[in-house]
Amino acid sequence: MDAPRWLDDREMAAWQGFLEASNRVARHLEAQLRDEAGLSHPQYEILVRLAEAPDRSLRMTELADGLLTSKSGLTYQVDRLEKRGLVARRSCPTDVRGVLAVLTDEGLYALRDAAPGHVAAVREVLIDVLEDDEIAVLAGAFDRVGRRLRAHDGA
Amino acid sequence: MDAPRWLDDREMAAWQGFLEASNRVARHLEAQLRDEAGLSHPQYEILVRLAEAPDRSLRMTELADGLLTSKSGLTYQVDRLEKRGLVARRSCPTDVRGVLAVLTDEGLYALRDAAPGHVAAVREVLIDVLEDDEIAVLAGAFDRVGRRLRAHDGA
DNA sequence: GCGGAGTTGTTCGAAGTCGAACGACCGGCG
DNA sequence: CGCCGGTCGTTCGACTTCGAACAACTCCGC
Repeated sequence: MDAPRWLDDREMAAWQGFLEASNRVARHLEAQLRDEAGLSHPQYEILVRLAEAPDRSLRMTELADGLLTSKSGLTYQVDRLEKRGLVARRSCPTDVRGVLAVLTDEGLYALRDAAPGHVAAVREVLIDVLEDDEIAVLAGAFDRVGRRLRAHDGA
Repeated sequence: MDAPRWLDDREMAAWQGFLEASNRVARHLEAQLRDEAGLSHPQYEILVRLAEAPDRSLRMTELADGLLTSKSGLTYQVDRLEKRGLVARRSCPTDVRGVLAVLTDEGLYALRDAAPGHVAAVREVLIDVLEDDEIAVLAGAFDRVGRRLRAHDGA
């Protein structure tokens, strides 16, 4: 092991800030969604992806890929949503193994109810706290970070 | 509810990038620490805080405050670390209720073993992916975001 | 000194996440 | 056609996290 290149003060501040901010933002939005809409953040994202998809439906695997969660985790969350009637499962016409998750009308209404409050919260804790040029820098930097990790780890 | 101010393209890119990056970075580092040092990220942070503390020891509550985890979560992780001999519990001399978590010599060695690989991983996935000016912007912005949420939510 | 409000750390149950194992199925190649 | 590696979604068990409840204790005002 070579002599490790420790983080200098500015690097440490960026790293610690990133850690704390991502933790706190995630917790805050989780709480906001639960309180105002009765949804967890993974559940909200499932509804969003389905609403954007053709026929408001997606294969389970497609959903899991975009969603940064494991297949088993997705099964669990879709179970929850199905029991509440926000999502339905239909068998895939072109592949007997496949399962299509479909957004129901109720699911769409639930999403329409939840979205404004969620967006407002995202603005409140992140977007509206940043200047325009900071947003631009952040978007560019995170795109690079995400791309790098996507290539390195998978998917 | 007023008409919601949706996110424009740049804001959306920043938000999505932030979400994906924070998820992926957290997962990657979790995996790295487990594979190379047999530690979870919360456990690593506990060791770091104790190593920096006077007498290598802290009250449970102090530890929980700095650590952004609940008290019960801390109890759980300290149990794990204690069973592996990296941390010991001593009763607090000034408060019978209190418990001091103390970093053992073995804990210190484990931390010294783990730190270089961890820092290298942090550089690889975040710090070294960013330009100097990006690091500066990031540190400033996240400091503001963290401060805001600390004031709003608590602690 | 004393009583009550607040703290301290643990325990408990509920919830969520993951990976591995699984049965069922697809699809290409012989 | 028939087989066999790979894929699909679920199930299972282990792990982690959280908040609420709890007993023990401190500390402040009287």
